[in-house]
Amino acid sequence: MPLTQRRAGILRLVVHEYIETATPVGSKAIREKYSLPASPATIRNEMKALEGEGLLTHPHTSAGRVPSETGYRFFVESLMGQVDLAGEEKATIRHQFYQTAPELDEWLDLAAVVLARSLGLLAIVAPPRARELRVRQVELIGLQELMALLIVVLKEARVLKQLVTLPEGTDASDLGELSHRINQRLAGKSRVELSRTEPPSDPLERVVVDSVRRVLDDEAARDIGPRIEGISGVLAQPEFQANHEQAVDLMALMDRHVTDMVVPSAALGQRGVRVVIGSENRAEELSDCTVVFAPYGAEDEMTGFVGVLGPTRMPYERSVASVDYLSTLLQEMMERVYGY
Amino acid sequence: MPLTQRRAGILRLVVHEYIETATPVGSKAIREKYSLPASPATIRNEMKALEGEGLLTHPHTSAGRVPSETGYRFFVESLMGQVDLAGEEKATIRHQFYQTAPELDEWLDLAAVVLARSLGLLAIVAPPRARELRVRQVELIGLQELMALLIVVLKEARVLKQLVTLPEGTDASDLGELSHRINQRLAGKSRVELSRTEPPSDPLERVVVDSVRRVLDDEAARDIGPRIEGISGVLAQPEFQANHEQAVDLMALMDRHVTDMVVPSAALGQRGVRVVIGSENRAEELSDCTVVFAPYGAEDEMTGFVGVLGPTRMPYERSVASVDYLSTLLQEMMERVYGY
DNA sequence: ATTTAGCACTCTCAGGTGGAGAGTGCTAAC
DNA sequence: GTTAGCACTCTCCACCTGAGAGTGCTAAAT
Repeated sequence: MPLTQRRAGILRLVVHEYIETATPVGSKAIREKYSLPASPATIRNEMKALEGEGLLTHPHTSAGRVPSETGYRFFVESLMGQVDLAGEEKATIRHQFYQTAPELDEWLDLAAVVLARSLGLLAIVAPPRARELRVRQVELIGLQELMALLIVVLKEARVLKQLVTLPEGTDASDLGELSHRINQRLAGKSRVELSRTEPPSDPLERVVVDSVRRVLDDEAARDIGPRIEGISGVLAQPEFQANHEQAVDLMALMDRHVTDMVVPSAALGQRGVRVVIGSENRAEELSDCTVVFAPYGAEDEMTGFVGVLGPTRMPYERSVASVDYLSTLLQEMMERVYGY
Repeated sequence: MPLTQRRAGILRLVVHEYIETATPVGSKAIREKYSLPASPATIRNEMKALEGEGLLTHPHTSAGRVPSETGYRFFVESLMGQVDLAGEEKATIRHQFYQTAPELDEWLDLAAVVLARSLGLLAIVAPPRARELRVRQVELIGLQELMALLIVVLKEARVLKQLVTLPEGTDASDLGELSHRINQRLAGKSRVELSRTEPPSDPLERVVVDSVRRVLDDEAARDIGPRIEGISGVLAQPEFQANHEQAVDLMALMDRHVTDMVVPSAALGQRGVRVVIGSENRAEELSDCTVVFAPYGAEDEMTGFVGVLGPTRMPYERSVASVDYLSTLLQEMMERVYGY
């Protein structure tokens, strides 16, 4: 049975109020603050009904109401207002992006900082992760006698590098020519293809090709840590002040670098903002937290995400709006510059 | 006046005991635990004398003694035992280093993780920062019609990259040749020299040279964030559990990315481990914390540091030993591979 | 002259008590 | 269906109290 208009309105007010004040909200307080056309008793009745529906909870007999997880969920799904940043705010953010060097790394940093600052929550920005790595160009640069720097430029516009120890007797002046030969052989190949081709007969070439293969494997296996920003912000949230242990647990989760427990990569398939509330989270440490995130990047090929994490009592509207805007902005920047 | 043997011994025990238990240490406890050949009363007298010297403090009339900042300082300076990791532990750590890809970035991550894990403190590992940047080689790689990826390999074995928009009418097949010309012109030049040479007449070359200059400037200006690991560890320390606000302040300091307030770059001039205790710290937020750090890298040319941060009540011996070992290890790895 | 035993004293900490205040649930009247 | 009234419940804070730990001092012992 759908909620009556009034009941839904009251739920919305309770959520709003609780998000703002972090204290259970009572019938009287809500009535006066929003000058509702009903007596406290009526509001109490409605609240009781909402509690019956499982949308509100009662910390104890004589406290105000607090939204339950289902309450938040309902709020996010049906009650939340238009989620969109003010045009002015958008402009400011965009401006900041255009002022940085046109580098993905810089954008990610900036996105994390912007989110953390404007929301006071923990911001998590994961770099796009390519499903497949394809070699665009290979370059060898002599460093010392038998040591060279191998540079592999990927089609995805990333640059990998690795030190290579060359076999005895290699002439450093050959490196340019060697690079050329290797390029002929590898350009355009993907990691998978590379692992299937048979090694070249020339021992020197073989060393280099092996290195290229290894650098690609390393890159594929590497767990590229997300940017994390705004730790002090979350820790200052009242729920973590009251419960230090929970704060420690949360940080321990971050220290473990298990991004997938926070934002499962499986969830990045579909576009748009997702909200994961409390015990919907995979990690037990997050059972009192909410994560809001959105993927960006080329679909299925090169996706990262931007997200925020905070207590379940978080500013849902602003969070969703900010995450939404930053994900589309990152997307746009990438398209503009890398041409995805 | 120098301390008597016995007095110094008692100070050492108090420091040890307090570091271990985090509770003020009393005369009786210390006597029994270490079976001292003196009665509690005597120990009390000695403690009182130590308090007179300013080496111990009294939280309140009827609590045990706690080392003062000067007490810790004295301990570090004169009382601390041989600081050296066990051979076995060293071997384990070294082994881990040899197992990673031979990449500076990987080593830094590993160093931070090792420190944080083994000490339960906040680990801070800053990448080496070159005083001057010298171009070794420049490479242009066409990405799209008028967009190329500029790769600048530094003599310091770092690789910088930047996207360059080429002027209308550039032929992509020229890029190789263009790279060659640019190389002739720039190879071996430092950032400062570069800014003094006059721009080439050819407009295309000029675009690229300008980009190289900009990428070097960006790199010089960029403050390369240090690795920070072990947040949950510090937060779990009793002093931060009791005082959540201090924890928030500390994290706010970290969020502000002001490495210089924690480890002043001026202090990296001299080799060896440094210990900065409590209010000796530059940042007010650290007035109850101690920072232990050591520089590594080529002197005066390419120095970074590895350090740990925790409450003033921290395991000084182990901290100094670990920081010492990891700094020399990083140094060694860099020398081996980059040939500094 | 140093060390020690004894003892009174001080201070914290944990647990318990008692309003004050906020908010509810119920009932009965509107 | 709504509201006023009221008893009831629960938290929070301030205060107290006793136990425990540790000191400082004094006077005796070495």
